[in-house]
Amino acid sequence: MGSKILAARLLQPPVATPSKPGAAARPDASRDAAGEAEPAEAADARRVDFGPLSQYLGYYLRRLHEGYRKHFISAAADLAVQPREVGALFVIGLNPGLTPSQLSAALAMDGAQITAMLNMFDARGLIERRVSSLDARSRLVYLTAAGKKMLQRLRKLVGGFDRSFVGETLTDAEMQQLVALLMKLLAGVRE
Amino acid sequence: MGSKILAARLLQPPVATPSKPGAAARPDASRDAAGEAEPAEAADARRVDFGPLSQYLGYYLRRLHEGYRKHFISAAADLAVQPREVGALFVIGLNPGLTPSQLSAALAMDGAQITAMLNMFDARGLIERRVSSLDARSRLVYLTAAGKKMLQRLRKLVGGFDRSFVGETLTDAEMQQLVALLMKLLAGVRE
DNA sequence: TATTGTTATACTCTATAACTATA
DNA sequence: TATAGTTATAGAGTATAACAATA
Repeated sequence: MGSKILAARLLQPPVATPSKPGAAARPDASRDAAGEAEPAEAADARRVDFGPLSQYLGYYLRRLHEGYRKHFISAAADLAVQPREVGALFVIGLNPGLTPSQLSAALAMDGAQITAMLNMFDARGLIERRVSSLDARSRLVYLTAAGKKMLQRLRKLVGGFDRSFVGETLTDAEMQQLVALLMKLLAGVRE
Repeated sequence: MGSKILAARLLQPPVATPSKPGAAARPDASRDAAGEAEPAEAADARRVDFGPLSQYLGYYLRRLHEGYRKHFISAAADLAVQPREVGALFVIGLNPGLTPSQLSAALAMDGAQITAMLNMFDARGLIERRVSSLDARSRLVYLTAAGKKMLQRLRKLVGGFDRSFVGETLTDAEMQQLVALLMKLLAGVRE
């Protein structure tokens, strides 16, 4: 479709106060009744009303989650890793000998996802799985030397990443506040 | 895999201060060297170290986005709608006569997604597309009577939804603060 | 030639069910 | 029989390329 310029002009984040710029109050009812509205060409002059949704968490979580993922993937292009894989490598590196079950719980990914990811790490030579001596059903997961090297590179990348994502939009204090609120919410939320 | 109880015991949200409970300091190095770690059975006694990741936005955005989606889908089970579809219906209802291109920009979904969603709404009788009288390539999207009825039902559902997701975890003030920060971040973030 | 909407296709993330090998 | 890990498969969400109709 490729209407990037249009997208930039349209109300990017929904306005908190729908009808602030008094001049352009939308004549909803009349347009609704008439049945025929502005043409596409008038688009960039038009503001989109998000109504009550502008106050809701879901919209922001979706947009920001996606934006964060994309930003991360492009920032880590040379390492070819994705955000959740970085999380997994950190957890594996910091907690050697975790089982896939434990990784599943810690990372909030189900068993099948963990296996698929571990298979991929394995194929890239980043981890190894050893059979537990205490329960032959269990596997213990460790970083290989290559995995540890990768983790070191990720540490550097990840160090300034949130700042590079946030840019100048939030101050350090606001970022900390945001993380604190998200952390508190995640800790208490009913799944 | 089904280790729900285990999951609840494992460090649910990553701790901000990795080694707070001084007693159970993990002997990382020795275990790493030995190569053999605790068995799976010792899992619930074990805390997982997330390291620097506990401070990063990405983890929280992923977890909370998923949690929100699931909560919403179960809450809206009888209406059979998903969060982003609700957003779309609100935007269509509040801005009658938008084109798919405009919806694409407003909802941050590409053209193919918009078409697929509109096809689905169409099949359910919720919207109609009219050819623009000014540009025969453009379609103008409107809610049908059934679509408007659906929107009214969604209004009620959505009214208390964030509160039901957040539960008692955050106060009203904290929720407002969180939304304000997310809004500010989304407005300023580089894509 | 460029643009709107559409279709077809693919890739990622997530989830479920079935299988194996141990217990 | 129950559990840990695995495999296969399917479903959403997102993205790309190609196409038809129109400009």
